[in-house]
Amino acid sequence: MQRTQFGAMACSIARTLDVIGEPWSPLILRDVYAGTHRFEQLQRGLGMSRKVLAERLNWLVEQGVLARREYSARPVRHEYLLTDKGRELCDLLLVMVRWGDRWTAGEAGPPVLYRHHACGRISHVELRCSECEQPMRATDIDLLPGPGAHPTS
Amino acid sequence: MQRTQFGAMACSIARTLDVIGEPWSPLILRDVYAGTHRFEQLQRGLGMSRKVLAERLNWLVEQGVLARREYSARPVRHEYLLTDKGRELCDLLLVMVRWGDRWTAGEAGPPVLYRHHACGRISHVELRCSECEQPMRATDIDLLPGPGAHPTS
DNA sequence: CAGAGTCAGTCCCTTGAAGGAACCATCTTG
DNA sequence: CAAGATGGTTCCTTCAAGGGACTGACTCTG
Repeated sequence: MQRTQFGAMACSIARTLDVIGEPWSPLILRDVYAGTHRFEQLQRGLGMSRKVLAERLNWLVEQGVLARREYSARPVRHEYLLTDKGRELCDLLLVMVRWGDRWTAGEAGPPVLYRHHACGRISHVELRCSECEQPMRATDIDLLPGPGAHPTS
Repeated sequence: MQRTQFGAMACSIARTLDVIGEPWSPLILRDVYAGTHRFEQLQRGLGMSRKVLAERLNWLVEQGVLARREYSARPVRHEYLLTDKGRELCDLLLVMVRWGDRWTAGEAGPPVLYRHHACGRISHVELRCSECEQPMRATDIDLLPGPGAHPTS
């Protein structure tokens, strides 16, 4: 497909996509987050090509989102665990879930519910401003050029 | 490529990916959000194939994320605007930006800064629980089966 | 009023990624 | 020793992305 590499763009969205933008990657992350750590389980659960799964896992390990840990020498067997970088990516999944629940779940309702440890209630994520703690939506902000705006030209 | 369709899966992540998971879609959304509404501008700004751009725009309109509005009859000219559904998707972009800024921006710092209307300060999004308003991370929750869990089997 | 320019696509060809099945290597269990 | 589990790798086919050329309708400029 000779796909355009987004990593070089001066945009954090593009660079994030470079890491988990490829097909299957977010779903792999979801399953690892939910407790599926092994190649075989992931492949069966997702029903995806083993080849592509191997490629994605290598890429995610290379990017520091997952860590490959040996859980058995002889036969050498690895499992895949989330790093801190990967755990923070899962927050992104929560927001995707929220949008999907609101706009695509339909009659049946959300397929999964989320119980917050802190309060024990079924809830969902909300976006707030890190400074004033008021709700922060895409429509509530202005965009300004930042320090890393344009290294070249 | 005969890509697997995620839309049918009983998972809000997969269904969200079905809408904006394809290459370029989030970047198109970003540019429309930032004020680029026309085909030509989008194509030049993104440097992507006109063919793929046309495909993506049609899909996003079909999905109700963008609306095609005629801004000139004769010559018939359309522009692309965010719907409510699309605006809420932009919240997802904010979270992607946050992660990209933290983990991929490097020395140069974030390419774009965000000023919150409510408080006027440069800030970023934080995830909070909709019920108790305390921080809510992927690691702070339990997953439970929801009503739309498994329509078949 | 001819020619250049703008805008929004469409068409066609090439290339390379996803799908899928088969294969392989290593160890364990019966 | 055969069968099974595990974790890949290799190969082939198919189809989507890239990219450039082309179209068609209108406008602007000299």
